[in-house]
Amino acid sequence: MPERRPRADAVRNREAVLAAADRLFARSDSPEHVSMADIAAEAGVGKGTLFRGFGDRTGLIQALYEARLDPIRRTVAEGPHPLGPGTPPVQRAAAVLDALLCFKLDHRHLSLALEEAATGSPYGAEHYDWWHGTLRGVLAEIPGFDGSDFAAHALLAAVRADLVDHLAGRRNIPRERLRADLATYTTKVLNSP
Amino acid sequence: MPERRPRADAVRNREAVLAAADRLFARSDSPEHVSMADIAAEAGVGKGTLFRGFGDRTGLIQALYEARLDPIRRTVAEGPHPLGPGTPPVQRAAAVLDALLCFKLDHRHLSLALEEAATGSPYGAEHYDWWHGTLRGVLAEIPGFDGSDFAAHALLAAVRADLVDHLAGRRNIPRERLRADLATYTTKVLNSP
DNA sequence: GAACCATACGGACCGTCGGTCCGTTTATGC
DNA sequence: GCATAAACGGACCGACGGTCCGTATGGTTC
Repeated sequence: MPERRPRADAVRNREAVLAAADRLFARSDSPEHVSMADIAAEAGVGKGTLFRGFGDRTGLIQALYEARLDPIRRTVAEGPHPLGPGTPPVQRAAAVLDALLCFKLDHRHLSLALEEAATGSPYGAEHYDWWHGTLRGVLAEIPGFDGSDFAAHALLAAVRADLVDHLAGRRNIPRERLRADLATYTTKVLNSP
Repeated sequence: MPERRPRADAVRNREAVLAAADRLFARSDSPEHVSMADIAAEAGVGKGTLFRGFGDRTGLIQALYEARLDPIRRTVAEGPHPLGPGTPPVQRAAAVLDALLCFKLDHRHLSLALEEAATGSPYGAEHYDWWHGTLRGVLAEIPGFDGSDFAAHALLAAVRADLVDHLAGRRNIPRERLRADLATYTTKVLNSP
């Protein structure tokens, strides 16, 4: 099959929609108050265009999240020290969790939107499987570390968007304090007998 | 003020509604597919009664959750070994987390419904604060343990309903395996240098 | 640049849901 | 019994996610 390229206006609109959604989520205090109609209006586009381009609300949010997170994902997969492969596993696992925490702090609204949108839970979204698989692999390289599968889930749960939002947003814990707390915690998990 | 007792039919209906909701959540695969109208119909009651009695959907689910969880909460607060006070802190923290995991396994649908209902996140529901405060207190009793506040959040995140549901439900990990995995993990956290 | 067609557009429209409102019924105290 | 406050229940409302189809437009070919 010849794999026709999409029309120029379709590409333009797709970008406009993602940008509009990003803006609206950042502006509003709770992602559920941002309706699909709002996003369409902000992007200067009909509602039909949203649903044609992204399938449904979850699809749109996932696409946006994926686009923003992709750089970090790449860095972890093939980037330089300390995120990339080639870093000793204990240090790398800590670096990955720290990077994830920072991302969720920097994109709090978006991350929140994603976890709310993914039907019921973030689990089952393919990007979660990727993070879990990667982290589990790193943990498994630590000598004498057992239970890496569950530990990977549990460590990722420690940086879930709603928890981060609760601590940073509602309780006003400063960024560096959170990073330090997370580092202390991960150290406990990673350097256990 | 004379503090009039509620009418008998109101009490009866309240029970009927809670029982109906419990049944419906247990039956359906996803809590969001259980509507307030469904619950009212199942309880043989008008929709108005639901909202008068519980305020809104979140209130109803919280009331139900609270009712089911209360026994465990009591046991932790004032019960016998190993959940109650008087147990050495490392052992007690592990026991509390195990009890919470078991509860979420036994009431998977209900727990899922709660986390979905609480606007945005389970944080901010007063019962979460109670668990966090309690666990933090136990952790703080462990000699040389620092970062108990964040650690309490992180450990509770490891037994969140949607994670438990993902592992036990979608991935079919057996109950005892999960309990063992959690125990291994908590041991790492609690017995760190 | 004209004509053709696949592709994309957009907003009226639909079903459902949480939540409200108010006329009606009923339990309770005297 | 009777009066009355309390509770009932279901018609009703506004909002939302998602669909549908007549219309517009970018791309291609001559």
